[in-house]
Amino acid sequence: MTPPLHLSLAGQAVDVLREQVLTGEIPPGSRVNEVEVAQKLGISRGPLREAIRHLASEGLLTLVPHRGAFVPAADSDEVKALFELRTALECAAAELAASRRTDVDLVRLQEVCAESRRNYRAGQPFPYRLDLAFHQTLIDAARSPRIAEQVRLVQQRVVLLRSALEDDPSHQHASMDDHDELVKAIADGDAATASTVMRRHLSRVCAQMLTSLDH
Amino acid sequence: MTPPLHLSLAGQAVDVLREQVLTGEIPPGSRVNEVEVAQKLGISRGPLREAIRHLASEGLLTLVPHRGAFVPAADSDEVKALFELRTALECAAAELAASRRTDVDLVRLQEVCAESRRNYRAGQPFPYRLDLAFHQTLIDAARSPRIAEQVRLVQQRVVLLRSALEDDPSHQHASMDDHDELVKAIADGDAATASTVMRRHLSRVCAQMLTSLDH
DNA sequence: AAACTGCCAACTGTCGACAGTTGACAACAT
DNA sequence: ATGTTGTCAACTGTCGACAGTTGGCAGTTT
Repeated sequence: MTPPLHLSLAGQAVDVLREQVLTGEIPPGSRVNEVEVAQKLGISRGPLREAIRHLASEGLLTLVPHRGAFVPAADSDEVKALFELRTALECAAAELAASRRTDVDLVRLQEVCAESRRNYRAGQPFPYRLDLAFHQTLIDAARSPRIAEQVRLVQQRVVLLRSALEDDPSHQHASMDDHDELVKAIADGDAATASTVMRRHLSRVCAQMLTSLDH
Repeated sequence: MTPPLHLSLAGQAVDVLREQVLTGEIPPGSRVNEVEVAQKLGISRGPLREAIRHLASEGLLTLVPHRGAFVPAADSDEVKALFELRTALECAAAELAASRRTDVDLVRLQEVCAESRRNYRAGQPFPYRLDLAFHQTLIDAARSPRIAEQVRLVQQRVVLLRSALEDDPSHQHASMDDHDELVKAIADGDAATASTVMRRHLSRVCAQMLTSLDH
């Protein structure tokens, strides 16, 4: 389960920085000072620059010439644009999953849903971890490597914007229902329904992010 | 009309290298020697490495640890996977374009189609340039910046794989018909039809690339 | 001849230092 | 007080050099 174990310093720096950006340890809007971070990581500026450029290409940092790298702040228009991309990708993935899923894919999806229910009934909040796991399992079932790759990147960016997201119980419940419905459509091999449900699901999630963004 | 005019050497190197990779000046399968290319461009290895990493993130180069950067060779599975991604993105773009297009978007699309016809009647082959222009205009009409961004990257990768693509006249004609049909659906605001036509269009293009890949 | 071993050249990964640019602050003029 | 200009520190962009790794080749062994 250990993430690939990069040998190069640049690769390690990518992992560390990505973690720090996603967890908010480096807060949105803040600048990344090359010399400072390089010293903190115990490496030189060369590999660090490559790491920064890499994260920028993933959308986790924005580069400003002669100014440095910044963690992009959440923005209403950005959320909408990002969810349009996510919808395009995940709806396609849902369709493909409906026609390509194996039986073990199906079991995995049902297992994630079941664990979510268990967790919810135990009174604990629906952890984002399980939501991510569900979507991950679904795109794996779609068996389209390039689409999967892009979905992962987009979901990462969504996590980045998720900082200011309160956990609304009713929304959690709705999400779990959506997931169940999706699994059913995929089990039936009903691509059209899978796509429709996914679109509705993401539309709801997007709306919730937008409202919780307005405080 | 000058492309952004990068000030940094790394930015310039990206433009030059991208050009050389896409035109096949650096042929698929070949290695990119850092010191050699750096000298040829008159820059140091630092900026060049950043340029190489950038192109790798665009999928135009593949990185092998301690071995260097290679231009990826065309592969049947890769073509299929890439077109699944492209279909997901461009179908979504077609739907959005159908509901968001302005009148000037429509005029631009019709203009590109008309120029294609003119060119075709003049006996000249349907230039890929016009095909690209059509799809570019369409995604601009969709007004979804993040989707547009990804479509551009995917199309670039398609161009890279296009090296061994013979120009089949019947295919050219079919493509132009598809384009006309797409514009009509977008003009009518018919998102469903636009998506369907786009899917059929890309499916045909993909099939043609696959057959011309088998020699 | 085939397989193994040890060496070597070429190249990537990394570092520390220099040069050029930017934004901010202070001094000055109005 | 307000706007302008000059100066400066901090930081990014770039370079040349060193270290570690890789693949191949020659020499050796069976």
